[in-house]
Amino acid sequence: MPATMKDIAARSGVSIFTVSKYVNGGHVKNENAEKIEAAVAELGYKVNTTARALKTSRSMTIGIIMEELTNSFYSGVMSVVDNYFLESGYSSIITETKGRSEESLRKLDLLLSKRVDGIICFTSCCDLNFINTCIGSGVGLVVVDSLPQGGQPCGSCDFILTDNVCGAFDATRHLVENGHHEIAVITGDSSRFSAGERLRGYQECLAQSGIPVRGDLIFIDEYNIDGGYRCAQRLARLARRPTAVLVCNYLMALGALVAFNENDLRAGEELSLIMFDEIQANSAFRPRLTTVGQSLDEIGRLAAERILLRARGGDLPDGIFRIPARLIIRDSVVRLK
Amino acid sequence: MPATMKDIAARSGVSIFTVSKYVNGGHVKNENAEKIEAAVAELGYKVNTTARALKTSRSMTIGIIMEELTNSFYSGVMSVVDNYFLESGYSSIITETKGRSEESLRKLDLLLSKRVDGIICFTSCCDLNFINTCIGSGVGLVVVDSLPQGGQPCGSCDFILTDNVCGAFDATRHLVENGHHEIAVITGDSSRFSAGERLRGYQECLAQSGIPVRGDLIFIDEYNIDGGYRCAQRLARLARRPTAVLVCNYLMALGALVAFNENDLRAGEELSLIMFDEIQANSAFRPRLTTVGQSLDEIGRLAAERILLRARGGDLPDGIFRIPARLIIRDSVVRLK
DNA sequence: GCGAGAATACTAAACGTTTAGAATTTATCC
DNA sequence: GGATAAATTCTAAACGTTTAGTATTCTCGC
Repeated sequence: MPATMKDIAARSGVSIFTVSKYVNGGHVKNENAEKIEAAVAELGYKVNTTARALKTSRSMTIGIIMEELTNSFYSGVMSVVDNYFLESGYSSIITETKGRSEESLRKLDLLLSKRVDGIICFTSCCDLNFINTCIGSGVGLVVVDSLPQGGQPCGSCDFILTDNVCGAFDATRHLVENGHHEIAVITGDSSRFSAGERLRGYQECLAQSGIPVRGDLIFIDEYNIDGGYRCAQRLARLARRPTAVLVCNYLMALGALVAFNENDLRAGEELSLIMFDEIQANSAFRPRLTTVGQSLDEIGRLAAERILLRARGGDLPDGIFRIPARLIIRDSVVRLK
Repeated sequence: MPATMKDIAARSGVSIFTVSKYVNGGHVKNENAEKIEAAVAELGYKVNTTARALKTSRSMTIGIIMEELTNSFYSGVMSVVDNYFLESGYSSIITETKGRSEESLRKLDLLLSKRVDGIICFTSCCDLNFINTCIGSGVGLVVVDSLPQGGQPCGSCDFILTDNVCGAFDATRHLVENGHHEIAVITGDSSRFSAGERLRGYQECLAQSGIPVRGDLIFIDEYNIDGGYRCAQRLARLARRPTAVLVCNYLMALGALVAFNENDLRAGEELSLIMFDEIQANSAFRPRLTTVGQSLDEIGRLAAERILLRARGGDLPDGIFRIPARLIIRDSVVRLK
């Protein structure tokens, strides 16, 4: 139904070739350019990118696999990515896995069938099987927020991560500098890449500060609201309560806050608190929450750049990029003594 | 590079036709089915949906235009939609407008070029120009969370909205029933469809309760965090302060909470508060925030259903769907006297 | 073993582009 | 004006499917 190049060619009295050249920004005789332009306007012609994709075998589309569409860190990064894509004429097919790994393979299959030119995967738990399937199919891959368990990747893909160890280290140091010695940590289990790294940063800082690591202050559960809630419940009921807590994920933090409220434990006052991730609500809490912010802009820019490089055929070596985290000091850490 | 039907045909000794039939679920001789199946597995064949789309002129793709990718209401609905799509073999191209209307036309153009089979638009401000361009191009449209200003739509599209008037009415009534008579409202300007409706529900409830509407208690600003912040600042400095406030958008609510905190006005205690939208943080605040929740599931299901009906060629009449809102009572409304 | 009808498979032409390779027009210079 | 080079355009064959229209094979009853 919509007009094709053939229609434009017929209407303007030139060949399809000339139309194609003009539409793609090539130089044609002024006279012809005008006639084509007129025909395009008249018939409301829009290039059929499907046909173009078939012929050029480039879909100009990047597949996005996201653990949770509603995760505000991921959607924040994606917002930046989308912007870069538009400028470059790319667009993105987004699909969600809800964290189920069979789902991620199914979605991957779908995307490969759609002949995407590359894939960006947003997940905190990276499945080696997934990565290999991806690489095996020859499509470029950028993984945000994860590294595969056990061993470096071995194909053409990039990993973009916040420097979680430093981020957690700095946060913990901030607590120590404010006189805290009994510091708890709430984080996800080791399948979550960032969870493990953040735990490590916490431990390293304590070690370096000469503070013994108390096992009963390390709370590990699912990397979501419920997990945070459960950890905080356990923490609140501890006989020898810590004076501060580092929560390694914003969802866990939300859950933890619920539990602290239920236990009448005033987070940010009685119990100093630092959480990971800058979310819109952070300043709305009372006291305002000190957080470890990840740089959405930098991560997004880099993810977009790398996947576009790969999509355009660059045969790049693996890359692991660490983006610094930034401690945003607000009011939820009290100075002890 | 990847295997094509031709390769499969050659390898299994049948014609492309037979391969196509088999791949599409048609019945072929057992013997052939086996040979094809083997070849498919061996060569890792995946149907090229680009070629299929070209031939069938159905891309099996729905374009999504979203005001903000990070808006948790929209992404929550989208998550539901994505699920329906997968089951039906569809997928979605998501792009963001950041609320700029020239941007929405640009994105629309991109999507039409990609030959999407339909468009879902998530926005609280619906541009009639946009709708008409959409309809003019013959592609189905579903608009979530908005109705065009001035006049019903006049083409093949659906509008799915929360019943904002009732939602705001119920919330206001809940305040009145708890003894509040001085009730403020914070909302967006009239370009935001839901903002106006929610204001109306508030006003209707007051009128019906015999409470005079005080103009100085109606705060209108941008439908975002900053707007909410500014409104709340003005509210907090009022000589004759209200005892309760209805905030008509979750972003405005977050901004308002910041301002209330800065003014040492304890929201949910000194100032009862009801906000629109169920966000993950709602229960994490202290006190837990009473909210007007929109039904992501129902909205998402309906949006997906309608756009798929349209995509599959159904020539449906316009539809306006109102999904009931639900008041979720928590602790941020105190009983007066 | 044959013919009819059903079941299955084949051939070839599209879908709307891009792009080699060949052909034409235009510009340049003596 | 004619020869040459440069600029522009044309023709036609792909890209990987789907699908009419047609041909082949199979199944039966007799």
